[in-house]
Amino acid sequence: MARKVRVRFAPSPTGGLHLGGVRTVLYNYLFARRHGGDFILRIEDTDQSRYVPGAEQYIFDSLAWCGLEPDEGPHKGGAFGPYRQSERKALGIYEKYAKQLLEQGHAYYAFDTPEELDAMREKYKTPENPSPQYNFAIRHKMRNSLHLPPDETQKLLASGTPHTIRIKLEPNHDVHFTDMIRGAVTFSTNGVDDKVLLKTDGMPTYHLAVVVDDYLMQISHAFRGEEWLPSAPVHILLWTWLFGVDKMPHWAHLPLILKPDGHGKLSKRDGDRLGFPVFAMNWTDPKTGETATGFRETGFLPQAFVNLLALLGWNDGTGQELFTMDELRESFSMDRVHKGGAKFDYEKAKWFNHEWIKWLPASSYSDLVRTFFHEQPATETAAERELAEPDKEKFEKVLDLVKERCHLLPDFVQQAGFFFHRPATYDLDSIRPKWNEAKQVFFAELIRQLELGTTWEAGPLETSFKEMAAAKGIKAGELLAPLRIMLVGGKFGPPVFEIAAILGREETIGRIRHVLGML
RNA sequence: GCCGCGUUGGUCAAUCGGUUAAGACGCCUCCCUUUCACGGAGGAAUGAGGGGUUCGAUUCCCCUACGCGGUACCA
Repeated sequence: MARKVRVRFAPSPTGGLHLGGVRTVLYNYLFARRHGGDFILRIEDTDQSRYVPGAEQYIFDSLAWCGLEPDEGPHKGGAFGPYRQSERKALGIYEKYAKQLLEQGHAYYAFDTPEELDAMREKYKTPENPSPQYNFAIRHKMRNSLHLPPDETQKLLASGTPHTIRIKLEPNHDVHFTDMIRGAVTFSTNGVDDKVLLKTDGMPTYHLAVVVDDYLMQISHAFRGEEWLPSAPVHILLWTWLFGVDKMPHWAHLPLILKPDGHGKLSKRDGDRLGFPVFAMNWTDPKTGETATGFRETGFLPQAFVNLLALLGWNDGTGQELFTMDELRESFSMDRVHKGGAKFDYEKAKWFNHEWIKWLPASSYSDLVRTFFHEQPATETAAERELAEPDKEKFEKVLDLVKERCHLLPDFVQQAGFFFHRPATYDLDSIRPKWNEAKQVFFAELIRQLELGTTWEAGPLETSFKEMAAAKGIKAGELLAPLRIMLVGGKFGPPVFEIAAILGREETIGRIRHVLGML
């Protein structure tokens, strides 16, 4: 019987969560949901020096925003806690397994100081081998329990000499494993060094912690970025020695998300440089005070963000690009994830957002849009206030009317702002060249007619406007442009009579009169 | 340097030996629209190079080139 699917996302709380991280979460989450499994969040805070306060909370918030909340985790609890590795370390969990490895002869004590390690790398560095490794070839030249006399080792340990525990890799041994995305993969132990398993401070390194915790938390599938592929043999070996490969999770190494230009992994810096967000939400580094903008604050809908991330390295083979979370849960499969990395394309990302804005009813994101409407001109009269603070229904009606013009949520400010306050500027230069006495008279009469009219709807408004133009012998087209600029301020926006209909009689007349006075 | 993983238009990509090599983004043209968009119809643009295997290779194998990742008491 197949065991229950359990997957985990295991970030270290060192900063904001970027695109690649969220996508890893997403693939984990989708896989879990697809197979009726559990999605676990585990915090890998084993590096004290890189710990950033607030980063953990930021991760929770980001996942919540994306709708990718874990079933188990530090805040959620669960039967396999604690879910922070620092807390697990305090329980002696990792030390126990490090000792087991020591007894099995698969690990050893190493007393080398950081300075000694540097010296070693310097000493053995050659043009052919620019980065010498602490491995079978040189470990017998270092200070470790492998070649120190047993009593010397005991003495060092007894005196509390700082030490690490390293894995002992035998040379010329091929490690094979299957990757769900790449198929059969082979590494020779010759290429990897004797990784530190337990650090001087007693904390495990990633290598030990990931294996121990995946075992203890009964993880069935381990998905992580491609950058982990080279150290996979260490993890496989640890699994075989500690728990047996039959209990080992299935592996999948996800392709990287690359810079849009040039090459290499996408980083926060690329976003700054090229002008697009890289993090899920705004992230302010507590040390430098520097803020990196997030997709949320840039005006992305979480649905669009998830959608575009899902398609960055995966597709269902049908050509479909727009997916709801439910559809993704239904069709996602790891074997359709690509092997090669994908360059991030911000234009395409905005297209996804545009599609989602058009697709969803404004009511589902009007509250979000409101948050972008903060900086409005001061309102004075009661009428202005009423205009500036539309009720929910009117607000959403306006958003639905203009949404096809908006790629990002803040675009609504530009596209719909004139519904809620008079334009700050008018594109009079587009009117003046063709402005004349006849038009002046037309609009003056238009005002009178609008004041008398009984109905106030787009259709009748347009009909009477055109009839009036015909009666005056003026082409409607010559009058439409000025009218639009009077109401909107510029040459953009929905059909002008629909705007007038929403603006209302009083405001429409007011704006015409206002601009008329300027001409 | 070494080890590993990759390589279809500018970008995301379909294809699981036989296709006029899909589709999407972006770009260009036209239509619709007396604005801006949406929408619609077109267009330019792709198998890194070289060897094999095969009746037939984008597809399978090898080599080369290129890219990326790793080579930490970081994850």
